[in-house]
Amino acid sequence: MPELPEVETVKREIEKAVLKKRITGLTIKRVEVIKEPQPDKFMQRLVGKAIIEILRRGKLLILKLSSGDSFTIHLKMTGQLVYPGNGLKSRVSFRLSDGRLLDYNDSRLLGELRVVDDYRKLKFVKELGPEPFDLSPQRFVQMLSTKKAKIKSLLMDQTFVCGIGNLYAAEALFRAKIHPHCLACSLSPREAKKLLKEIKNILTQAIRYKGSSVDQYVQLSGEPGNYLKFHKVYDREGKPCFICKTAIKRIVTGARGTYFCPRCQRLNKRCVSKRQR
DNA sequence: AATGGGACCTGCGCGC
DNA sequence: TGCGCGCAGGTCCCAT
Repeated sequence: MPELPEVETVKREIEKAVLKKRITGLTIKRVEVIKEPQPDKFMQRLVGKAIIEILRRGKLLILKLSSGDSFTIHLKMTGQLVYPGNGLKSRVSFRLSDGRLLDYNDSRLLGELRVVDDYRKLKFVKELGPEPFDLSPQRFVQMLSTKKAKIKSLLMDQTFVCGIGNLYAAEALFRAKIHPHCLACSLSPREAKKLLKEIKNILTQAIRYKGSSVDQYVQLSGEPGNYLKFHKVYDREGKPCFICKTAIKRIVTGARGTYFCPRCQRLNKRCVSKRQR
C-alpha cells in the first residue's frame, strides 16, 4: 500500500530515470485506469511530450509535461511504476525517448491516471490537507482540538493531513503510545506534539529505507522496499509487543484493520469517560 | 456538519 | 489436492 514514503521513493527514483525524456508512445491494455480524458485524447496529450518536472502531493505523483499539462498518477493499493519495464504485466506501458519502457502495473485496477491542464485544479488536490512535514506542533495541537473523530481515522483522512495511510497511522500511534480509538480532541497538547513528532520520524525513516513493501508496493526498479523490518505493530496480530511482550491486537476502525498494543496504547481518561472502547 | 461505513477492484491465503 | 470464500485498503459516496 503506497503511502507518502513509498510515493516519495518512486518520485525520487523516477526523477533520475525519466526526467527530460519524451514519451514517444504508449500501450493501453486496460482502459479502466485511465480516468481523464478519454483514452484516445489521453494518448494524444502524452505522445511527443517531454517530462520536465516531477512533484508529489500526499500520495499523488505528478509528472509535468512540456505541453504544460499535468500527468497525474495515483497508485492507490496495487499500482506500481517499474523502469525499465518489460510490458509483460503492465496495464499501461509508456515508451520513452531512450527506447525503454516505463510500466504501470496495477493488479487490482484501483489506480488512477489522468492528464489535466493543471493538477492543482483537481478536486482531490484542492481538498488535500497539509503535508505532515509542513505542520508545526502548535498548529497540529490546534487542528486536533476541534475534531471528535477517532485519531486513527483522522490521521488517514487526506483532507486533514495528507500522505498517511493505514500502516503509518498504526505505527505512529504505537510509537506515540496512543490508542487508535482515542478521540482526537481528547489528546493533551503533550500527546499531540509527541504524535506529530513520531509521524515525522517514521515517515523520514521510511523514506530513508525506500518504503515498506506490504501488498504490492515496489521501488521503481521492481525491488521491494526495506522498511518492513522496522514495523512494530502492523500485521503483527498475536505477536509480542517489542516493548512489553503483550500480544498485539487487531481491531476494526472505519472498516480498516487496526493493530496496536493493548498495554502500551491505553485510552486516556477523557476517552474512557466518553465510553469509547 | 461531521463522522462512519460500504462499494469498488482482483489476487491470494486459508479452511474445509 | 482443489476450490471458493473472505479479506486487503485508498478514495469516493452515501447514510446517519
